[in-house]
Amino acid sequence: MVEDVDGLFSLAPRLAQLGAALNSNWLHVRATELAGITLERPALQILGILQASGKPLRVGEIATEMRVEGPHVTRQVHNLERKGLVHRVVDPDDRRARLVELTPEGDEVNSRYREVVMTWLSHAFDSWSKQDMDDLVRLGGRMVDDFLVFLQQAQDVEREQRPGRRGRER
Amino acid sequence: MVEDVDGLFSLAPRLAQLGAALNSNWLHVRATELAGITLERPALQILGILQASGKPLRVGEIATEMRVEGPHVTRQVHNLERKGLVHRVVDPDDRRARLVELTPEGDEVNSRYREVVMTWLSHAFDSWSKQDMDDLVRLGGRMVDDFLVFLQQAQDVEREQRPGRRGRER
DNA sequence: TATTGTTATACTCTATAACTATA
DNA sequence: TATAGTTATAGAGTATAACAATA
Repeated sequence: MVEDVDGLFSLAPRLAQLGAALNSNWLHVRATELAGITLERPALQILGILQASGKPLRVGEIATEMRVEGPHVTRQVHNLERKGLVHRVVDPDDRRARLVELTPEGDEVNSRYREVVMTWLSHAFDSWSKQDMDDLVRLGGRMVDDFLVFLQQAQDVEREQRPGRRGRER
Repeated sequence: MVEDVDGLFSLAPRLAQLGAALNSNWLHVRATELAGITLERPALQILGILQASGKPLRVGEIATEMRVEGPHVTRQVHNLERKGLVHRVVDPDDRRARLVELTPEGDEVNSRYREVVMTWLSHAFDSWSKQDMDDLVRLGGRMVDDFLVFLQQAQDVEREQRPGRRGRER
């Protein structure tokens, strides 16, 4: 166990608060407005995941990344497809699977959104020195990694202990 | 603007990922299960806010803290009241307002939940040195503060620019 | 006349169950 | 017989509008 439990106890609720703020309605409404986009939050998240990965992804891969169940992704992808922001192709390696691919329009839309958010962030952290920002990026990145690894292991353990869910991601 | 824009660009999506994980269904289901609680996520969030504040709060104050609209809080508080975890009293200073107060049971329930989450966190950050954890707490805390201040200002600016919402928090 | 909170309603987000098509 | 995805349905999460009570 980590030594500095008190520090952790003080940081945790504030990170939760940050997480809530990052997922808040206001932020999404304002950012889409500024970027001239009409799109639900999870749809935009899917575009972001596809852009970050740099290659087409399976529906299941997107669901795992988002930590949601498959059907939710299916529905969002349908909306995105109707708007011409992604298209789906059958995976040549496994014809049960579908690969979801960004269209040029989808790529462009996500870049506009990203631009708005990044501009906000660079203003919010206006006063930070390069040193502090470097340290934050390093430690914050490690924190995210360690937490996500822990979570993954906890989920794997649960899956082993509870049969009857036959491998579906939870 | 901050100098180290690249660092920020790399950290931001990972923080969003962390935020999504912290708000994920799996985490909530598992934590409530372990704590022996049956309660929706926003309800638990309200208990946490009340416990952290250490005093009864108005419905409006809770809504602002959660960054949601008032009616949502009203509904959650009703559920909590039915379960005996909070009770509402008329604010003696302003009889329009209601103060929401933790009951001993509510306090106890939130402590159990908190215990589960904190145990997880201390395992997830097992390998961290005291120095690194101190730095993370310091820089991470400052990051949260700066971001929330920025957000608040942005919201205030918007409220000034858009009449017709007559002061209701947005 | 403005503000606090509530009620009613509707939209968004996400899960579970049942299914299909491959494997 | 198991896995990838889809369709259908339901529940959780949250917002907007209209209202009541108090200031």
